[in-house]
Amino acid sequence: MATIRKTKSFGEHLRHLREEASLTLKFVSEQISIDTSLLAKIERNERQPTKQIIKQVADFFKVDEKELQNDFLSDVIAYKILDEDADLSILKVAEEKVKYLKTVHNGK
Amino acid sequence: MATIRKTKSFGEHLRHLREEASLTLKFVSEQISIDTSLLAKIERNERQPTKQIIKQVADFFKVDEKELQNDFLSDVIAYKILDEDADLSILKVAEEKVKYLKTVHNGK
DNA sequence: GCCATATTGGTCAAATATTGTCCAAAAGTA
DNA sequence: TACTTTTGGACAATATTTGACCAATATGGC
Repeated sequence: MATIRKTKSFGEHLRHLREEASLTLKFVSEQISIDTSLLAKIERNERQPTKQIIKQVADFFKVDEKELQNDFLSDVIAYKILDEDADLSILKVAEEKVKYLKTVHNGK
Repeated sequence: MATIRKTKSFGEHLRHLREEASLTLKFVSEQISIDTSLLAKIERNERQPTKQIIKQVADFFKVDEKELQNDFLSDVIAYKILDEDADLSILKVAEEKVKYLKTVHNGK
């Protein structure tokens, strides 16, 4: 069977976008005015992008900003679970909690 | 139908344990040697408990430590999603990523 | 190999966030 | 009122994260 891998890490996703366009770290980092080595680290998941950077990247590559943000957020969650060596069932619990918290202090 | 609410927040859970036992914040906080106001804040989800504190609380109330930790972790995740106003579907993506990351750099 | 360019990696000060303590204010109880 | 419990604010101490800088290491032509 073919391996479907929509689930790249945020950094891998970024790198993919960049390589797809055949651009160098230097070029892209200059376009979005951040340090080259910072962008490299973000691609390697060694630094977390700020919202600002996510926006700039999204604009530059013309991809949906919200989607990129979500991609990053799911990364954060995934790494947290790996870090804590927690069970995947936690995600289900978290889901319940979100629903619960949304109804309790509605919006807020 | 009866409302099942296993999904209290971590703090609410803690408070529940304490009130169930009819103990005051002062008493419990002294037993586990942390500041009363800190414990109060943890119960109100205004401060995050350290692993250390989670352990002490678990010991004190004789509940499973790992379970309490998981309870807290799912809280962290839930609040993050609420904060970012992200879609619940992110959790599914995060799940995929965990599985993916586990196979990629196995263990690490 | 040599040169140019691309990427990685380490260090570090600055910025930012979080913690726990102290104490006062408010709420609850008799 | 007097006493106990809980809440809330302020703040120093601590911890974490960021971004910048620069050196080291790849990579790719030629």
